[in-house]
Amino acid sequence: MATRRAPKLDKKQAVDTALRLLDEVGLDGLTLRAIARELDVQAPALYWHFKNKQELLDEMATEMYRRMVAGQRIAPGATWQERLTAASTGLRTALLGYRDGAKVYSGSRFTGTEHAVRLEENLQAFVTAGFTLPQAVRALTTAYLFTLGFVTEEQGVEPAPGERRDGFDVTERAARMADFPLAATAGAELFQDFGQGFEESLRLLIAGIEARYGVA
Amino acid sequence: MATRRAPKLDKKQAVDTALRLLDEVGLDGLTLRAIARELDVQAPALYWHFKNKQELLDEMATEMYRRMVAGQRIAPGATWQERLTAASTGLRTALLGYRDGAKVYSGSRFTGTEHAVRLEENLQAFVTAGFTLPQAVRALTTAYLFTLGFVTEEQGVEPAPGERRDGFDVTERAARMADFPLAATAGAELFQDFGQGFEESLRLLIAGIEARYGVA
DNA sequence: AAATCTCCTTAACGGCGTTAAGTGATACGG
DNA sequence: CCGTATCACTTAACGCCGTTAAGGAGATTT
Repeated sequence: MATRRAPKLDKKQAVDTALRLLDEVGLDGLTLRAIARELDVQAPALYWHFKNKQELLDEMATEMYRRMVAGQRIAPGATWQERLTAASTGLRTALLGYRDGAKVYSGSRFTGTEHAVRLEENLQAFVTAGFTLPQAVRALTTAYLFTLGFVTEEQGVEPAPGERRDGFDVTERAARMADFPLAATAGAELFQDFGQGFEESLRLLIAGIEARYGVA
Repeated sequence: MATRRAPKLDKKQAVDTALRLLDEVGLDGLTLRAIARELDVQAPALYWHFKNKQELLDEMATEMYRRMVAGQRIAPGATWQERLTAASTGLRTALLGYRDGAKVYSGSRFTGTEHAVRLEENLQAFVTAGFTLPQAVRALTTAYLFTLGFVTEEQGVEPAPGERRDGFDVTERAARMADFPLAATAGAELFQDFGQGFEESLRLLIAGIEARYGVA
């Protein structure tokens, strides 16, 4: 009674391969045929494991989240400020870890309920810190959605770390904007040092939560 | 000397038609052939006016912005808080005005420099109110990117006002989340009353700007 | 009248997501 | 030990996509 020969393909491996390929070819190049080729399989084989391409993308987003959570260690005694900052910068780093990461991620939905573990933890920590549940939800959601918007824009300008999309050379942009001096200067502020800008925005948000919800 | 026969197609009309069609068929259904059909023209004709589909989408995003600005009247004596709120809720309303509005908008880039007029105005107002330029940029950008993230998520759950994507029935979601009581309750908070949630987030942000930059 | 320019048409290319049908290996019921 | 069912794939094909090539009709210029 030999066990059934292992299938060529399993879900986990397909998702891992797709994520690796994403970095090489970007979202536009991430076709089912290309993924299949990488897995040494014909494209329709993927339909045995995923009901369609979106379901594969959903699994990819879920796996991105899983890896992010696995890579985050939050100190047990962390303040809510530290927790919110860690969650947000962690999400940004995770999304920046893949070409078009933000687009893939925010165009998809988690499968299962695994993701709720960390969410529950975060909400719990906030409630313990003195927030009402609606306040906790609002605070965390605001940071979360800001981060998604931020990285989407960031990757629109800088698809992969280092390379820059056309029309976003900072000095050339400043020239085009000559009639709008403040906006021209703003360009440099906006399109350089994304990391610093991101952290400053988080500080703004945290200051607002402290002020408005009275939890310091 | 009769004037040259008017061309069947002009850029402005093509963009308007594409935006109207977007509402009917969504971004996935917005193909060049469908747009061309609506314009009573063959698909390749569009390549006379646009270098490729992305350029048409860029023009669509620019037109969305143009209409948004045209529809906004800011009181001359408005405070920076009112201005930031008006800009953000105005952007949200504008994006919600089109099916997949946020995706189209944030996947595209403005053509020309027309958009800088309003940006310059806003920066000017903030500087006059006592902000440094980097502070003004940070404040406005944070609100802007949060809004993009928010509406992207909102339209992911509710593609068109009223209709809801699968898996986002609020009570059904709560059932799936039974093991995570806070997260389950959070769902109701998150996926209902988007408008109220949005405004509360803005208030958080404004409170943070006041607190951190000391401009009340 | 010839040449040119403008703006569109027809035809076609390669590639896409997806479906239908078939096929060989493995497990299981008699 | 054999037939049948099930699993996990392959091959073939469909309709559609963005885009390019080539051409042509009409207005304008020479």
